Amino acid sequence: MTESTPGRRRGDDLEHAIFDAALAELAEVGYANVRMEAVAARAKAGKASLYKRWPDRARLIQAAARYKATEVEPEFEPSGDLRGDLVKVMRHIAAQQATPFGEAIRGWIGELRSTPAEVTEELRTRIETPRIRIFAKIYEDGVARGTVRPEALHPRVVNLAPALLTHYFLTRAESPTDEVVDEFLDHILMPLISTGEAGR
Amino acid sequence: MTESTPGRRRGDDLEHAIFDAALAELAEVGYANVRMEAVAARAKAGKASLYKRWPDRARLIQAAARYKATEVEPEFEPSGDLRGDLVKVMRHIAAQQATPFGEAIRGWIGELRSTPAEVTEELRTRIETPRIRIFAKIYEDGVARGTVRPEALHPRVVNLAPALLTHYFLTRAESPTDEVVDEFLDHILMPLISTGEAGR
DNA sequence: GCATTTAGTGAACGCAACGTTCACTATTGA
DNA sequence: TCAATAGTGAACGTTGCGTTCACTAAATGC
Repeated sequence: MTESTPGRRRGDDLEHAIFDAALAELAEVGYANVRMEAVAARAKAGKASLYKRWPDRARLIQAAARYKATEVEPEFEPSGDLRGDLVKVMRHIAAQQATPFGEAIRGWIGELRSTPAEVTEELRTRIETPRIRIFAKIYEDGVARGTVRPEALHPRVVNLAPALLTHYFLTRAESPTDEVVDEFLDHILMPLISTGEAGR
Repeated sequence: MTESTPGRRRGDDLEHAIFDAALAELAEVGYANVRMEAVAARAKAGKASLYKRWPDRARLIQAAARYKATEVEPEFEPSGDLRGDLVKVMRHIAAQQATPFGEAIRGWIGELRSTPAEVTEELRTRIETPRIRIFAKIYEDGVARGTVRPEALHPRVVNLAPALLTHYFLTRAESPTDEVVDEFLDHILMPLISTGEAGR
């Protein structure tokens, strides 16, 4: 037994507790209103422990989001049902936005201008790149099956679906509903990428 | 003569000076770092004068952006050259993003969660709606000429161009270059909306 | 053209959150 | 068992917010 009643946690144990607290705050009050004191209190930790690990609020939240990100993001294998696959992945992304994770991204946007470029880059490669990879996979599979036009493999096109979802989420306070995802698919994505062949 | 050496400005005269100062700060330090003291100092005004007019920073910046917005946004008349018109309007929007105005939008995003819904709505109708109207006009004109597919008139499609530009601007720290605009057009917009007829 | 009202100034204030420091304490492992 | 390591919690100085107030310049009215 080394857990259960943590008289005083240290190391990763404590760190994870802080992350969880940060994410909970993020969900409750939104990025702009996350206070370090509140995170510390919620995690039952000293403020000094936070500042020992991360230089400021932005970095703490970034780290928390990253922590959450690594434990999510499963591999995805295209099924051959083009539209079905897209629905699945897009809904997954939409759902992810309606979490602390989404709030973290919103905050990141607001501070982009005053944030070190490395943070920006890191977040981009953590969040954007994996998503793009999934869509690339789906489209490549579709091209091989003849359901997707080869032009869909252009980076701007591959990035289109995540861009639509992200834009929607950022400019409203909520992530796209299933209906909105359907509209994106039926009026934009499918007409653009599909060859017209049924697939499956 | 009622201007020139403003011993002490009041009314609109002062208000405009404050707006200009706010926009200048916005451009220089970015939304997150605009300080009321700095705006006041820059406008050579008392801080009390700011708070007499607007309850907080968010509202001041919102007002300043609105002030700037009303003096821009010309009417646009489609020329019949579909791609040419789109290039023109999209570059105009991109250019607008690379100003204090764009920074204001970035800030607005960051605070969406903790901002009164009315502010959100107001900004949306001020910024999003006029843009959508321009694209709707262009597409309607194109449909009439047979260069644009009627499906392009669906709201999600009409909103696509501004969404691409905004998404790009928000997730990088800079607005799309002419090359990026070209890519949006050639790989996404034109293939999606065009009938294939030359136009003109 | 003088007196009154209105509007802006600038300094001071209390407050909240930041980020830091320090004396103290619990945990670890040698 | 004891030294080294890591976390606690309270206190502190700082910054920016939003407010207040005594003072002053401009506008208005008589």
